[in-house]
Amino acid sequence: MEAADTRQEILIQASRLFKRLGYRATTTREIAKAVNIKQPSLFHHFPNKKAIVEEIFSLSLNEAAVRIENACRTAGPASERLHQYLVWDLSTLHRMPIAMSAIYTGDALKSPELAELAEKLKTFYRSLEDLISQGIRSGEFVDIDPSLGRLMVASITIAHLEYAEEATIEDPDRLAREGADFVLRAFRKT
Amino acid sequence: MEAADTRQEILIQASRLFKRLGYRATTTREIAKAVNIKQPSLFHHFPNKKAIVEEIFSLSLNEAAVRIENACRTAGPASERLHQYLVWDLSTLHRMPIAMSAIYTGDALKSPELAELAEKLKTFYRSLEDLISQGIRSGEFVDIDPSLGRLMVASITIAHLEYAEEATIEDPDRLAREGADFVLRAFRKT
DNA sequence: GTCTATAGCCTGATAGAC
DNA sequence: GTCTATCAGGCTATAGAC
Repeated sequence: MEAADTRQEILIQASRLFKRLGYRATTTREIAKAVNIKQPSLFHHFPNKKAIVEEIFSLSLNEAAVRIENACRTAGPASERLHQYLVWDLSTLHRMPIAMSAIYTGDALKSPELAELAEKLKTFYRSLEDLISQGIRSGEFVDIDPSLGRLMVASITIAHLEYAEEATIEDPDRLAREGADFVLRAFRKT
Repeated sequence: MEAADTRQEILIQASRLFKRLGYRATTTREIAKAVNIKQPSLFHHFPNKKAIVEEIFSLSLNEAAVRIENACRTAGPASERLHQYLVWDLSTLHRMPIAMSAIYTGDALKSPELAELAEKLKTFYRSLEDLISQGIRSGEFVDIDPSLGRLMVASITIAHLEYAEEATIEDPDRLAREGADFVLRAFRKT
């Protein structure tokens, strides 16, 4: 097994465990066991446990942050831009081997040693709230507190990812479209 | 401080910590510190850490399980019964001193020692899925996989509770109604 | 009913052989 | 690059004084 492969496998298995058990409760022994190596071998690939979760967060968040910012600045109806972003986000997440939803949920970001990551996520959330506000101002969306709206979008995304993990998905793009439709129905004025 | 008060305070503080950090990652020292007693004093009120989480789950789930079952068996449109249930659920949860959402989310139920509780929750979820199926069959709801629909309802409930914890809520009933409306818009055919 | 002290186990991380 | 062996510290839970 090459170093790069082992490293990737650590990220995959750790992300699943972080999602299932939380960051603090996941032990390096559990991660190592899932990767099929002994616990001290992890520290050849990562300096410490924190570095593993930091890399997962970066992989999840970096492209999503760029895309949501672009969606905020593009012309056209906010509802269409939100829908387009969600389709991209869900279909990307459905294909990922790493359980990205560990960012949105979980205890990792509440730990003070990971405050820097929490700040990055807040920036992402601000863009999402901005996009929702645009839709409310234009009369497309119901009058909801944008911060509640943002929580709704994030939690619906998590629900979708949990579903995709358990059920076997034959068409990830169709599922992503249906998820985005679900959110937009909830936000749109009837 | 009387025993009953201390016991209640343990449940309140533990539920908040379980929600924030997860069950496994929350230490008895942290709970004791939040209650303002020393760690071994906890074990005068509860035989072990597991007993604390079990009591929180029972308090949260017992009445909700009865109400969702009734909602399944009542006559009338499924959309109205789901809406009514959600208004009750959200307004009850908004008023609770114990952070009940620790049931829906978190790592506790995945731990094998709490498999019995996980079974109870599954029964609750089956009723919720049943109610959603009724709405799909009657043509009121969009054609969604009921197990995905159930995940959506649960995650939107969690998002609402998280919002209610951070923002100061002036009218919990209105917020509960708005949350139920949000869910129903997402489910109803347009 | 709460405390101090502590047992016994598990944790993240290091040292050094191969 | 992975291993065995191990350390220092944190964990749940118990014992026993007050």
